[in-house]
Amino acid sequence: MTAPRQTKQRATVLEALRVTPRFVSAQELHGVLRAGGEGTGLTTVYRHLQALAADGTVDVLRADDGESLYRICADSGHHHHLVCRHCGTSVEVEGPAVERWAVRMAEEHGFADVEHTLEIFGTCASCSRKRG
Amino acid sequence: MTAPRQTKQRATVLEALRVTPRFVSAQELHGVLRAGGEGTGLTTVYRHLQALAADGTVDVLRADDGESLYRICADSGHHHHLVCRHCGTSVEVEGPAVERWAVRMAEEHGFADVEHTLEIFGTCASCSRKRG
DNA sequence: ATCGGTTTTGACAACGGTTTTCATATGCGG
DNA sequence: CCGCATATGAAAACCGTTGTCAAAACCGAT
Ligand SMILES: [Zn+2]
Ligand SMILES: [Zn+2]
Ligand SMILES: [Zn+2]
Ligand SMILES: [Zn+2]
Repeated sequence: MTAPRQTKQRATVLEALRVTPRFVSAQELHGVLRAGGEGTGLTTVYRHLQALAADGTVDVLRADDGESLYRICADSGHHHHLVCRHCGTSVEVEGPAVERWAVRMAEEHGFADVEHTLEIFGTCASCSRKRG
Repeated sequence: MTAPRQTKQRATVLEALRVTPRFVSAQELHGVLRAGGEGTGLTTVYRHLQALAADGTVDVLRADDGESLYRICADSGHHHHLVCRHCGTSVEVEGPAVERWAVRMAEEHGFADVEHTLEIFGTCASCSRKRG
């Protein structure tokens, strides 16, 4: 459990995520880095995203097509997302009542080690305008 | 929009789903059919599951590893699931308050065409016992 | 029952996102 | 500055899923 090395690639991936206020795929991020002149390999991008997700630095969600999307959120605590299915723009939302409901459902049916996934997908105002 | 033909394979897949009270993957279902002496092809299993999911006959959810899992539910209306991550056993649950919350969040942020995904994962009583 | 068209089937190949491999490069403690 | 454990990345493997296409099966019409 030694601290990760401070490499150019790690800094580059983190910076790209911090500058991107929406959910992006590993491949998209890789493309952006390539375009920016950084020769970061796709494998390395995947590895960093995976590590960042594991330690909770980034949130992950699965798009309809199965692709994993990543984002650094302002709120480091437990929360959910309202995500635009067209551009990936997302809003962090909390629902204390939902959290309690999930726990109660689990208890009522004897389930342990409970977790839940909850995402709201829609078309954001900006994309609604562009699409009429 | 003609009715699908009544083939042996279609009946077999439907029957297998009806007899299985838990979420199963296409490959698992295919294995069961093979073991049962039915020579149903994997491609065909995928096609039927896809069609059944499209018309709402079966519910679909994505496991952590990205695999799609299918199940025929008793409740044909909108509902969510409490799923055992070990054996796939699931309970159908409803949360009217959650539905309203999701709609309200979307409205507050100007999102249209809203949908949501919500699943609760845990270890069911039976699996808890087996695992101490 | 038979025929003919349309649909369905299934072995196989292709696809696409992700992970593994492994030889090389590099951060970093001593 | 050395030594070495870790990080990198091109290429290959992986794996669930979808596309291909010739052969088989369904079904309405004859
Ligand atoms: Zn948008
Ligand atoms: Zn929650
Ligand atoms: Zn269980
Ligand atoms: Zn709902």
